[in-house]
Amino acid sequence: MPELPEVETIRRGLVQHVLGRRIEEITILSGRAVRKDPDPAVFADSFAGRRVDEVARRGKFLWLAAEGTDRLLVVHLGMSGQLLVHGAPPQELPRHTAAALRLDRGALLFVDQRTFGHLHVAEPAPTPDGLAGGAGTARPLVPREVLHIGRDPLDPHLDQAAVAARIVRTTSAIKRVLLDQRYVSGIGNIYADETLWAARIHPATRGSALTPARASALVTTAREVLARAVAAGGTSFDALYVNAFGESGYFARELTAYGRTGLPCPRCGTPIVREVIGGRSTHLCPTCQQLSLTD
DNA sequence: AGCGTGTCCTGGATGC
DNA sequence: TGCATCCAGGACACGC
Repeated sequence: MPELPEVETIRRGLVQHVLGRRIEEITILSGRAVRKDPDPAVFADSFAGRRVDEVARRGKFLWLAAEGTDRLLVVHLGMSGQLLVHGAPPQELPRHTAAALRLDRGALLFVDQRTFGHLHVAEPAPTPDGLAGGAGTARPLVPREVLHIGRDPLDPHLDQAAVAARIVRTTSAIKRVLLDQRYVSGIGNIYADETLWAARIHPATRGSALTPARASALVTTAREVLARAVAAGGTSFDALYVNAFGESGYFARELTAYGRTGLPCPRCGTPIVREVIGGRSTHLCPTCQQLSLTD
């Protein structure tokens, strides 16, 4: 499931093989993948014949900027989307290929088994703080549909004190807060569980039960977990997440809580338990992450 | 306004 | 064994 570390790993692959390339042709193979822009001509009119000059990301949203147009080609991978670079246009497209970009050298395929991902042609919107929009871009712009999500924990312009202040004002479970992209973006179910385990906070703890200092420390912990996962190339459980070159990431072996129901907590040995919190499968150590009466 | 739930989708896992 | 149902998850539309 692509979360920030997986999307960032893919972004870095695209910087190597798509940045500077000219988009010759865009072929849409799945109408659902472009449900926000159902007309394929919108893609062609905006990007065909143009050279990619930025590959940017905020949270789990990825976008390409191209010379000669303000419009941005947004990609969200949903839960099974892949962006795969090919040195040459492939003879046969992989199953579930939703879109194909033929480049002046090679090709970029958008493949998506569970079809939660999408491509979208977005208008740029200025960032409210006037600072760079995200990783991989120096421009103070983001796609309009990205405007409402927060900066992610790896973004140097994240206003961490403001995020902490906001966290302590909500009565929602902290697990839900971490998954809510409006606070900080980029965290999904895997890294929410990993972050809360690392911070020793029970996922059902209300935001309002934390002090601003503890909420801020939680964001710092998220940053550390995400950075380690980026360094490992992301988490691959199966073939659903691979980088732009089709390779797996190695963070699965470093997971401490997520998906480890019944296995010993790496810190204290207590078996990890699974609960449903905020409607999501949640993994935690019942010894290290206790819910106090005031939580 | 803020909070909580339901929905989209596919294929692997589980249950009878 | 085979069929049916369940479950996973990100983002957002709803409803209270």
